[in-house]
Amino acid sequence: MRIGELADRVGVSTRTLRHYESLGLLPGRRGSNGYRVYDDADVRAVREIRMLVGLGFALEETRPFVDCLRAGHERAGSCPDSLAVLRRKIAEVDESVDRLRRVRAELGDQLVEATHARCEFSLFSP
Amino acid sequence: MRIGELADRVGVSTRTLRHYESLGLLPGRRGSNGYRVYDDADVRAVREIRMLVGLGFALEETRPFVDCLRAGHERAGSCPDSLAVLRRKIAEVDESVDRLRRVRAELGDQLVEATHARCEFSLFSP
DNA sequence: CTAGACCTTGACGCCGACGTCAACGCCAGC
DNA sequence: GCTGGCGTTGACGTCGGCGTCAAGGTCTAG
Repeated sequence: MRIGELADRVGVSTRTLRHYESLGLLPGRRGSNGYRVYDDADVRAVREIRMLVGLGFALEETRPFVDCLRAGHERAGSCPDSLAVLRRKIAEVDESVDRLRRVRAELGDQLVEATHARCEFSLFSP
Repeated sequence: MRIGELADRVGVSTRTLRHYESLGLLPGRRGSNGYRVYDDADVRAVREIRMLVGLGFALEETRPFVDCLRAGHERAGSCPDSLAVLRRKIAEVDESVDRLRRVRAELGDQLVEATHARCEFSLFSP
């Protein structure tokens, strides 16, 4: 299949696919006319990338997963490098959640204080 | 005071302060020599900005708070526009936390599945 | 008088993940 | 043969929040 069909099948732009190729995430196979040629393995690779990106992975972080697939493994996350990235990402997400919860608490306090300020203001300056 | 002293007092670079001025967050008052001149109100404004940025606000989102201070209010969050941004930000953070918790769960599943895949692999291909 | 520590404006660089445009090649159907 | 719809490369634009020069002006201490 050519680039337009792959793009349609996974729901991304052709520009995106060319970008992935420029990063080495997709192969640069060409037909006799110079057009890029893709197969079902590439569809899987791009779906894997999009899934991971949707979970907050940077493109570079998806590389071990793509490589794992390309090495013939059934599951992209089953290779050591993928597992390492996966664990690191989980730790990052845990940290982000903790931080955001603290931020949330802080913002809640700010809102309460600001609201109090407005009440007092309205009491003394009606 | 001049820009260097303000920068030192709040712990940011002079470039940052000029950037804030270019956004209209800081005034462009000048002395007779063309140097920027700041006072204690500006120190407060920049501290407010940095606090909010530290909580995840974009610079544009700090504008209502800065304006509120400049309007003479004691608390930067006590003006209607500030309160609106504050509430919106709280909603955003709540959404982010929810989303990240789902992502966290999804990543945990992925890790479990990938680990299983490795175990089976090691069982059948020692 | 001069060094050097401050200040000024202007402009380009960076990061990530592409969007968008230009200018062209290839191929099918009419 | 010509139009239209695919494909190609190259390169610049976007967004945010500044960093980092470069080329100068200003002020103060020695």
